[in-house]
Amino acid sequence: MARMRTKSEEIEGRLTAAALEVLAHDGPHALSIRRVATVAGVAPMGIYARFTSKSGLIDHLLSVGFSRLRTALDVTADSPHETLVACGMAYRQFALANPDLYRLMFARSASAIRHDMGVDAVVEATAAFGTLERHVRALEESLRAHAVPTVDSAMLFWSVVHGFVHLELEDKHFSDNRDGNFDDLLRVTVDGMSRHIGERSTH
Amino acid sequence: MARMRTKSEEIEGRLTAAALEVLAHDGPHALSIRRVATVAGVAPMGIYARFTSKSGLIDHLLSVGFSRLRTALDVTADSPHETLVACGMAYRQFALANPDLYRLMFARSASAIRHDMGVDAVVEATAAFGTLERHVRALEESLRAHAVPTVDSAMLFWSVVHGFVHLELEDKHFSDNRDGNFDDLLRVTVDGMSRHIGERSTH
DNA sequence: ATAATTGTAGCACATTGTTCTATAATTACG
DNA sequence: CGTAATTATAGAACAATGTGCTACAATTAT
Repeated sequence: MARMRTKSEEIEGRLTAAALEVLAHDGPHALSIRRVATVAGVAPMGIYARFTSKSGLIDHLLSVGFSRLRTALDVTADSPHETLVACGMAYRQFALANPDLYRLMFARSASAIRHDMGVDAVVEATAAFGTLERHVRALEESLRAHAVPTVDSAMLFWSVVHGFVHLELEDKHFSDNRDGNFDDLLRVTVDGMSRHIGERSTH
Repeated sequence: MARMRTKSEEIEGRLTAAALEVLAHDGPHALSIRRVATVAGVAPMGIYARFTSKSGLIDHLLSVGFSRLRTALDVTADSPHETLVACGMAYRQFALANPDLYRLMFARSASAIRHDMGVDAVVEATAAFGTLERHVRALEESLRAHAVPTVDSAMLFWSVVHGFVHLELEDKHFSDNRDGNFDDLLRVTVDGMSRHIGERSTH
């Protein structure tokens, strides 16, 4: 029986797809070198050849995750205000649709592996954040007000949305009616941001 | 050389203290059965006798963590508004002072161990949340308005504060001036909450 | 003081990330 | 196209991990 060998150019794609599948289907604890390699139909060593280590593979998953998040956040609505709200909705949908991936993207360690983000992942995460900044800038311009640095307002928005979604994913949401709560959260936040952006400097 | 044996009543306390110390000092990857046992001066099997498994030990750490968080959040200031702001500040201080413990409290898995929260941890987490609710209720009463369920407003506040702090801990805070940003976040949030609480029902 | 409980030491097993080897299949080049 | 360089594969191996078992001894309870 002849030994099969995966075509070189296929390896990275198959490993990435397999890792995402294992993560989504069986959770982070199932994301082992041998398991991913088996699902990908590739030898375990292939992971080391392509990604150096398990951390390297995970880092690549983070890149893919943030890239997809950026795409998901690239929405448009009738007004800058509504666009920000729609962006928040899209953010939550992404997280709920990819819970384990989202957790991985925002946790320093799943499994015993420490995975500080590598360069690629940081670039993708920054790009995703850039989409938020773009939406916030549109709001600023519609208000003709810039009392607050764009990056600060964007961080505020990100904090709010991430906080809600993360607590929801971690089963730390103590109220039912999560959809309604998220609506309220977005409304209060975007309203508050608008007001804050329009304020005269307070110091 | 006579074999030493830890007094029974000391075991749980020593293991807990050792685990917290290892976690704070060397991070979650160092939190192994053998390591904790060694630092505690206890046999590895002692962990299984007291906590059933590693998950049991971690669950106990979560209980302790949420208990401490509740204590930290039990602050008072001149007004309900200021008390909520002070509570947010105290929340962030707790997280920054205990980063790895905080991460553990809000992540389903560190190390390969899945640790859904056990009963004790849920009770403590609920109690900590109850402190938030108490502060929110005081705000409602000072406003003589109850347009929004208390639990929903408390969840909003928790989402906001947790989101900021968590992104900060995970190195996902893209702005410098974090202290200032957190101030603004709290101000915008508590103002927005107050307005929201005072609103006439919109449906 | 005697008996029951329970912590201890040590071995053992499966699973994990990682590395090394020889081998064979693919890829690149002349 | 045929030869040479690359590189994927299988399998063994190692250390560290969580977990379980056993014989034994120290503490606790009666």
